[in-house]
Amino acid sequence: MGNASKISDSEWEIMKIIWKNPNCTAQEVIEQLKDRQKWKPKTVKTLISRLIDKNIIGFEQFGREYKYYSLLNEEECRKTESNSFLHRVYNGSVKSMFLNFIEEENLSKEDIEELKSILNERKPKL
Amino acid sequence: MGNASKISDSEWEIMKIIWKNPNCTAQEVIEQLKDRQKWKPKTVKTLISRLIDKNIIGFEQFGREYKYYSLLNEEECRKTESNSFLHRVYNGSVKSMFLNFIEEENLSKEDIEELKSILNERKPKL
DNA sequence: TTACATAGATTACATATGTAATCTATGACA
DNA sequence: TGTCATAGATTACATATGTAATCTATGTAA
Repeated sequence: MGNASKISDSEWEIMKIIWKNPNCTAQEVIEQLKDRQKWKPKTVKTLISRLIDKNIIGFEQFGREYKYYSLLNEEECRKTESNSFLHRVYNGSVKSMFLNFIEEENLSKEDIEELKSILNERKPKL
Repeated sequence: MGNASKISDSEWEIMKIIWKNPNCTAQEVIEQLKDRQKWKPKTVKTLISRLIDKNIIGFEQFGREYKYYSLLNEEECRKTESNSFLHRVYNGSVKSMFLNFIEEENLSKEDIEELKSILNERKPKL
């Protein structure tokens, strides 16, 4: 914690697998990624190594394999990344960012209703 | 157009100035950034050069100064960046991304009302 | 027991990015 | 008209990132 290493685009792909499958092996990560990415197994291993160097994941050894787990909470990483994005692209204006997404993205009728109800329950910060 | 060069974090800072002040000089960019960034003037010039190399901005010469203007629409760049972010961090789920922001960010009562009315007018894609 | 497949460690290498400094030409001032 | 400040061009250099291949040790199958 307190460690502010940046997670790169490729590393995010790895992290999503590890968050979803805590204590998975490199093989499992490679397997999970097979359909989403064109990476060679060696590439995945490199990315895993870098995440270890950055203290973003840790591992426990079983025989000659490692089982990897995240040292950082997924929600926290999302928040950090979201804030960075918000300020970089929208100067920190959640409203204009939302506007953009609401206009552009595919939202089902149900999604829209749900978002409205979330907004209804949301207490404004004073 | 069609050019998919990535705009880096630092370059975004420059672009925001140029979008807001079309046909500005390097000096003006430097001036505008003075309070937001600790960059030396030379650094700003380097970033401007890179944006030219990437075909993201163009310029017209006046005497021995250039006046810079964006070749890409701000909205388009925001959309591109937003989509990349959305998929990288939220697996493409606008809803869960919104949830995160609604819970975390400072939204005034007025902001919330406005967002609700935007959602009300938004027609769902079928 | 020995060879081999495989795990992780180390090395590789090009491009991107952050952050400037130096070089070169020229418009403006003395 | 010569000098100099300054504009953009070029060069610099460390770290990050994408994308792997090679090295080294070892569990397992024959």
